[in-house]
Amino acid sequence: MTRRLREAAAQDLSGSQDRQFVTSLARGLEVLRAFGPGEATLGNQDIAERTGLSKPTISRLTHTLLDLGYLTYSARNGRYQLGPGVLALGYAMIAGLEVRQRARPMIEDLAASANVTIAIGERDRLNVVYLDCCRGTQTVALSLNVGSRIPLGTTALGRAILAKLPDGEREYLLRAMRERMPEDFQKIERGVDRAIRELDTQGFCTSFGDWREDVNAIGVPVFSLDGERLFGLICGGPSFNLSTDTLMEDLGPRLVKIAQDLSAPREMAAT
Amino acid sequence: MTRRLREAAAQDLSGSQDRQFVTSLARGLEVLRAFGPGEATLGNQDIAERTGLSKPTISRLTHTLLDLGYLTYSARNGRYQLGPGVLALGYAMIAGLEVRQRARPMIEDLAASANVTIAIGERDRLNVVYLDCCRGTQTVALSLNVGSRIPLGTTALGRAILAKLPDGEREYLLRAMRERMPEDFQKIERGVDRAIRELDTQGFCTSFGDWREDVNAIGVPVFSLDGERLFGLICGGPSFNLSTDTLMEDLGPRLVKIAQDLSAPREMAAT
DNA sequence: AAGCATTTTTCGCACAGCGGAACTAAACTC
DNA sequence: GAGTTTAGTTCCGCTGTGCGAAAAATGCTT
Repeated sequence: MTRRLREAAAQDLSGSQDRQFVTSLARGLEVLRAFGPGEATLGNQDIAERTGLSKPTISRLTHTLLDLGYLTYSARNGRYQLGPGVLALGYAMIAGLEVRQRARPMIEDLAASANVTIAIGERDRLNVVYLDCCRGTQTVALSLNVGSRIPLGTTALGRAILAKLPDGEREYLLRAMRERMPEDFQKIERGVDRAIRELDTQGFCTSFGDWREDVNAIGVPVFSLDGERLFGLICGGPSFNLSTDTLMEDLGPRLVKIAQDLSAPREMAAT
Repeated sequence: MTRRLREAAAQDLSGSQDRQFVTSLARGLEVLRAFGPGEATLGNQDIAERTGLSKPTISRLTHTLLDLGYLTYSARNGRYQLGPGVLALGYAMIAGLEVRQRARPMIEDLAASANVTIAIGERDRLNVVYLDCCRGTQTVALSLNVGSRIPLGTTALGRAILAKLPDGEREYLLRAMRERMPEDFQKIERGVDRAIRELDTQGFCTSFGDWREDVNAIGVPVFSLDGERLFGLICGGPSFNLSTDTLMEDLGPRLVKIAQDLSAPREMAAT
């Protein structure tokens, strides 16, 4: 039973039967996670279905989360929504992220000067979460998508990250993707292999229409100052006004430059 | 032991010894909450101090949270940071918040036309969390403060919310504030009493320099469509360019109008 | 290199929390 | 408005999980 949840929950390397692992915490967070996009309100029943946990368990978890302000409840329809506590945590996360502050001016600059979208992301399980995002034209930065998730395997952002992950971790994640979306796996694996080569040869990787037909993007990896955290930085836009040529010739090198300025110095070439 | 945490954690009405309450979940979330503003990175030790939990417990909780992607770990200095999972949750929360979508155009409009700051917030324990925020001049909406917390007792946002809470809940919260910040309590209580009167007579409440010396703001309550969720909507700015007169005469009525348009119809006057 | 301080892991035990089943409440049907 | 379905809560015995004291490991200082 624990098995089931761990598989669903932990995409990371993890000794499967940790004595360290606090199951009820994981379950509670899984409940919060059930509130995905387009699933704004859920009843206990819905949550039970999505998480595979028994009704009494869900009942207790929602009770607890409600009590703590991470869920709100509407007696009208017996459904829960994510509460303000969750948002406060999200803010604390982003406010403490030094790379974001450092990157801000650079990405604003590039986004405006080239009229493209620039974004920074970090891996979360099999997705990438936007940490910051800057759009060229749309002066009203709706910033709606800070925190939103995109797939890891088909986007430039995800590929830049996957490519620079330790081999073991990448393989683990690819296996997980194969299990979960066997139909897309061919495409994903080829894309990642290509990304690795591209990063070696030209410093950035590409996703031209691989995520969405009409979106072109290039990505680069960025390492945190302590060298232990890996982010992706992308530059992209709709294909009708952002050609692959522009990306390859003009924006690619500029993005690589930014990534270098942001990243911790990785390794000095010996001697 | 449970007691201790409950007191610290649950500001809400809550039967003290619920069998429904899942302690380890609450503790785990308390760990995440320890990462406040200006506390971006914490070691197990720091967390133990802030939460009052024993070190082994923290160890297991951080292990679990790390595993699930809600924390990141730097082996370099043995410290944790909030991870991307947390941000993804925050986004899910805000994306599912219908009042925010409905409010957006109205607050943008007012913020721009009067060059003031407009914000929507919801209570979280003894704070108010910004759900959305629009600033007049600063075209670059840094949106940094969606998710940030401000005090409940001294701000216009907090007062608008407190004033419209059921009496029991308000009293509970005031008691909690008295315990936690006895020195400010006089000011808080007077402010809330005044807010209640102001809302009755003029439809909006005020905080002129009560939160920060040089900030003036007025606030109104907003009810969610199902009538079960209470938000605050404020209009404010630095006192040097936003006079109390402008707020009282011009912006007050406009804010009240917006709140009416946003709120669910509360009660029909009988007959 | 030894000593000190801090952090992590171990271990046995108590009890927290799990799930099946029964119970209650509410919504829908006709 | 009684019957049927569906959703949520309560009960309860059992299991396994998460707790804290103390040991072990790690890192830092002198």
